[in-house]
Order: sequence, then C-alpha cells, then structure tokens
Amino acid sequence: MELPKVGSIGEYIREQRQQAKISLRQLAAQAGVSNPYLSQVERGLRKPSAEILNQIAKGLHISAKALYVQAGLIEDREPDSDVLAAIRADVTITERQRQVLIDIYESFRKENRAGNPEAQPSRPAEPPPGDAVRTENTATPDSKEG
Amino acid sequence: MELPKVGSIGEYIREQRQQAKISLRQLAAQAGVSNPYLSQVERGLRKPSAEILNQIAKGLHISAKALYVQAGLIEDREPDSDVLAAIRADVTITERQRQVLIDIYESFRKENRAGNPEAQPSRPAEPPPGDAVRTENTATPDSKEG
DNA sequence: CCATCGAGTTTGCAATTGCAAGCAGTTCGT
DNA sequence: ACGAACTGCTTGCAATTGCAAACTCGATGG
Repeated sequence: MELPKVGSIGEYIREQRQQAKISLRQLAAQAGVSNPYLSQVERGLRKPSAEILNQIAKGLHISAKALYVQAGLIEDREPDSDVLAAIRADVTITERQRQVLIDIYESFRKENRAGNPEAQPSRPAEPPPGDAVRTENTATPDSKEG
Repeated sequence: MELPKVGSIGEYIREQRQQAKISLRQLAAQAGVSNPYLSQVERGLRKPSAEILNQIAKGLHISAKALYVQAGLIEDREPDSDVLAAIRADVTITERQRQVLIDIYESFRKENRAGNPEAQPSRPAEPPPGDAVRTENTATPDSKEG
C-alpha cells in the first residue's frame, strides 16, 4: 500500500528517458539531481519528492502534471461532489453539525473507494451488501475522541 | 531559491482551511496527517512531500493541482518551446550534437529565467544589456566535462 | 594487455520528513 | 474556581530522502 505506484512512475521516467535517447547521467544533470538517486527512482527504490519530480519533468521536457498523474499524486479529474459544496454553503446548521455531516459523507465515500476503486456506485444504485454492514457501523463516526 | 514558495503554500493552506472554518486538527484528521506536522507546514517550517500535499488537498476539498501550482511545483502552463521539439525531431544531426544544442538552448532559457522571471524577452526583442554580458559567458556551456 | 571512458548500480551518511507525546492559552459547563 | 475540551505549538525520534564516493561491467584504443 505504501509503494504500488512508485514502481510505475520509475518505469515511466525510464521510458521517457530512453525515448529521448539520453543517458541516466545526462538526464540527472539536466534535471539537477544526482545520478545514483535517479537510478534508484527509476527502479522504484525511492519515492521522489514533488520537487525532484518537477525537476525530472523539466529535464525530460514533459509536463510535470503527466508525471504527477503517473505517480498517482494527482487525479486527472477530481469530481468533488456537490454535496460537500452544499453542506459548506448551508447557513441553517452549526459548524459542529456541518462537520458531522461532512465526516459521515466522507466516510461513505471512503468506504466505496476502499471496496472497489473503479466501480463507484452509479447514481441509482446502493452500495453492495458487503459494505452495507460496515455502513451501519460508520453511521456514528467517532471523529477521534468520544 | 530553496524555499521561497514554501511559506506561500503554507499561507495558502491556512487560508483555505480558515475559509472552510475548520480547525487545524480537524483538517489534519481529514487529510490523514498529524496535526503538529500540518502546523509546521502552514507556518512554512516544513516542506511537505507531494503525497502529503495531495492528502491535504483532499482534506480541503480543493484541487491538488491548485496546491501544486501554489507550491511552485507545477507551472500553470508549460510552454515548452518548439525549438526543443524541432531539435529532438531532427534526424540530420547525431545524438551527441542534439544534446549539445539542447544544453545550450537550456542554459539560455535558464539565464533569462534567473535574470527576471517575469519579463521573458518577447519575440523580436533582445535580452536586456545586463543579461547580454552573462550571455556571452554562457555561450560555451561546460556541460560537465569537456 | 592494460588504461580509459562510458553506461548503470551499490554503499554509507547528512539532512529532512512526518509523527507521537506533551506543553501552553481559551472557552466552555457545573 | 476547577476540570474538560477546544485551539495551536514545541520537542525528541524513527524513517526516509537525496547525495558523494566508489564499484561493476562493456566498449574503445594505445
């Protein structure tokens, strides 16, 4: 869970580099990072920071966004439900209530994501029965302390 | 040059958080990061990794891209000159020559950026006299070894 | 045959990230 | 006034990033 995408981004970088027909050391120089580190990044042994990622992108002359997407650090599109906007905009509830609503809504979304990240339930569908059990549980989200 | 934007992103996060009327701890919980760390990030004492940035963005329900842009880790638009594309596409030169051309072109761009980041010379203009001096200097960029 | 240069990789190590635990100041309810 | 619960901040510390130095393997050439 810690580093599934790390490998993929390394491969992606290596692909791009070889496609540009430049050596590892050369890219390292153009990107302003050390060659050993770049080597490790390409093989998925290290998880580069955003800054390094940005430098590498510059060195490769590709969009930094592309790299971030590959690294799973950015979703290509973030829908960001209207529900949250509505909750935030609502003036008929207290801040406390607002946070409770958001908490609950969040946990629902999180569950759906955990179950099957690809298959988000389409509008009219209910979450699968397996999740329904946990949903009852989460109906009273303990924010952090009781 | 190391951390001018770090402060700004911290402020940005804090602004967004206060605008959402949630406490530091609450955002930390929603983002899945520790509250002390978030505190330090907001005050510019720490430079969060891309992953953390992404989490914070989720916690704030704002686009991760917005945060990256604020952090200076992404340019809102990356023009990425046609020159480079042309050089890369040219089959009448060797890879070695290609790299030399790219190196030189890069160093020119870098100079212009260093001089005045905002005022990039528009097409018909020459770089200002102040820069011209340094340009002569960089006309023979020592890649790394001769 | 040995030196040299180029590829990529391995190996310590300083510096940094990110966290758990704990501290200080406010604002509640009883 | 006191405790509880909130706000944010400071302090060590394990884990990680990112680098300099050195290593391996193949090609070139004297």
